[in-house]
Order: sequence, then C-alpha cells, then structure tokens
Amino acid sequence: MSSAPSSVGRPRSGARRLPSASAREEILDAAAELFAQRGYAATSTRLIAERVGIRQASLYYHFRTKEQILAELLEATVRPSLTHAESLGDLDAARALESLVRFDVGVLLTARWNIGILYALPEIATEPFARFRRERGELRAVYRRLAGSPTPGDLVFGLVESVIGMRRDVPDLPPAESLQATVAAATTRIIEATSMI
Amino acid sequence: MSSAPSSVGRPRSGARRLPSASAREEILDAAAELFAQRGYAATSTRLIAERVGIRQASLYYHFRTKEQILAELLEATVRPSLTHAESLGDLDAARALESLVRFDVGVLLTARWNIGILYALPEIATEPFARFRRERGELRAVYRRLAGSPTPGDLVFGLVESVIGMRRDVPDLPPAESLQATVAAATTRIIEATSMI
DNA sequence: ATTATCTATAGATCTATAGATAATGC
DNA sequence: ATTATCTATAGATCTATAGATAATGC
Repeated sequence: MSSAPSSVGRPRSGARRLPSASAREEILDAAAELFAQRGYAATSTRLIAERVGIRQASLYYHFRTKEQILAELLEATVRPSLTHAESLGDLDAARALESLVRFDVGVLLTARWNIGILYALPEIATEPFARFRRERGELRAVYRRLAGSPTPGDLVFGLVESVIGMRRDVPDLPPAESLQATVAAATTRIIEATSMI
Repeated sequence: MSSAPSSVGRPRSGARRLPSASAREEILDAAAELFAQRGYAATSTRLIAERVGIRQASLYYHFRTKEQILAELLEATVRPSLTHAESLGDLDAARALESLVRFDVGVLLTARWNIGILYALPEIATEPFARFRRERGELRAVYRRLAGSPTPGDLVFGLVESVIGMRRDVPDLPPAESLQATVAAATTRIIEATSMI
C-alpha cells in the first residue's frame, strides 16, 4: 500500500510530511486534508506543496493537473465500498444491505480525512471526474437493488452519507461502532416503512 | 418580496435577467444558479455580472464582497425552516417532527435552484458565514429536541438533507409530495428504531 | 543515465476600488 | 442631488511549463 520514499533525485528543501511514504502519497494526503478543510478551489497548489515540503512546481512531476489529484482521491474512497459490495453475492438482500451500510459508515467515519465532504462539490460535474461519478453511480445502484426499489435505496444511500455531515458538524460524535449499529437499525426500518407505501 | 427594478441611475449595457425584480434579487438569483451548478470558488464575479446583464464592478454597488452574496443566499434558505419550526409549539413532538420534515423536504426540492448543495462547502467554515452556521445549528437542535435524543435527530436531519443529493444525481426523481410522504414515513421508523437501542 | 527535485516565469486570471457618466426626480 | 450604472486598473494571485541541478545507481 504505502511505498517507500525515493532515494534518488535532488533532495527536498523541506522536511517530509510522511517520512515512510512516497511523494505521491504525501501529496494525496496533504491535498485531502486541505480540500476537506478549505475546499478544492480555495486550496492552491502552492499550499499543498508547502504542506508536503516541496516547491509548487514539483507537484507536476507526480500529477498532470490539480484536478487529477482530486480525481484520484475521490476514486480511492468509493472503490473499497464497490469491492465490498461485490463480495456480498451470496447473502440475501436484507443482510447484504446491512453489511454494506455498516461497511460504508465505517469507511466514512474512520478515513484519515473527511473526504466525503467533497462528494457534494459542484466541480465534480466536470469531465475529469467522470470515472468517479460513474463508480459512485454504481454504488448507488447497488443500494437501490438491495433495497428492492429506487427511492428507498436512495434514502438509505443518503442516510449513510449523512454521517459525513455529522462528522463535520457534530462535536461529540458517538464512536463508529455505535453509529454503524444505529444506521443499520434505521436502514431496516426505512426498508420496512417504504415498502409499505 | 420581489421589489421593482429601479427607474433611476445610469442604464444597463445588457438586458435584465428578471425584468420585474430589483438588481439585488437578480444578482442573488444568478449567483444561486452558478454557485449550485459550478461551485462558489469556481464562479467569478465577472460571470455572475454577465448573467445579470451588468458589468463586473457594478456588483459591488449592491454587495460588499462576493462572500456576502453567498452568505445571504445561505441564510435565506434556512430561515423559512426556522420560522416554521417556531410555529410548531403546540404539537406533540412526533407530529411536530413530521411537519418539520415535510416542510424542509418541500423547501429543498422546490427551491428555484438546488442551493442546499452549498451547505457542504468547506468554505462556509470561515467567518463571513458564522451567522448561517449558527442558524443551521439551531435547526439541527430542533431536530434533536423533537427526536428525543441527539443521534436520531442528526440522522433524520441527514435523511431530510439527502434529498439535496438526490435532486442533483437522480434523473427521474419522484414528485415532491411523494418524497415528502416517504421521508416522513422513514422518519417515524427511524425514531422507533433508534429509541429502542 | 535516470530520477526527483529546484528556480524562474509566462500568461491568465480574479476581486475590489476610484472616479466618470447617464439616468430620474425634486 | 441622488442613484445605479459604466470604464479603467491596481495588485494579488494562480496553474502549468521550461530548463537547471543534485542526488543515486549502473
């Protein structure tokens, strides 16, 4: 997962951010922190570089554009959920949905930075984020299928992602295990309620 | 609500955006559309002005800063819900919560532009948006009180706001009345489920 | 020779201010 | 006289590219 820092190349002017990681990983980590805290457009490539301990132009040895950095971050956060969803094939729908809900709530709450905030960015409607949009759409489709019909699936999807806002806005958040259980219980009830309408 | 356009002052170079509205309202409307579609930082004051049919500098006759435009838009979207919440004093908690949920879902789905998208902007953590953050915090507090305990309140709050993402990402959204009913039913079940844990 | 950094900068923005101007209405 | 616009621009960015340089490793 985490590659070693390169030993070749001209030395950096500053100290390393993550001494055991590759430059690429350090850049993604710094960008994730800043994008989530201050917003994508409000974060300059200069500030990302400063946090990594390199010069602004050196970012472009590792990434083609600033958009590419955000795109990689976003794709990396959906992919584990999609992989988990694929592993649920032999469970019945109700159990599979509960498992997926718990997994996703756990990922959103325990990720090093609250990247989920960026899902709502209007910027992701543009072309460089097409792959991310497709993969997130696939995840939504899994929720819809497991819920039995579209709107209940969308509501559970929304409920799960509401932990992103809670993580940002609620000071004394319950521990992840507790929230996972609560959201799973709420999911079951939503499915019951909405399949009766 | 909607003031008449001014008859005094130097004439505009372009056509009016909303012929029966004041310049101030035209600016808020154009900014709302652009902020929701392309993001706050990605929308220049020049583009807002262009959509209104005035020059970029003319915006500053009506608003002190670009941040002020966003702050006014955000505050205007929470205030109706807070006002509605205050009118619920004599209902029991369950009925009051259902009424608030229906009202909020309706507002979020039928607003002229999908402004709710902007609630998640990291930019609103800064000072010019302090009033908006406080008012939104008050609304969350009402949900928590009506739900009987904090986490179920937060979940219902999140469920309600999930219609923002649906409005953006789901092509064939059910009509507002149907979604209001579904979210209200889901709310009741969440309260039941989580008060048992 | 290859790699990963550095310095320097082009060119394109972007926000906000200063001061001029073209209307209305008293 | 007041109002709401206009033109012009200062000053501060910001992204991305070009080309130099300081390491390693063959």
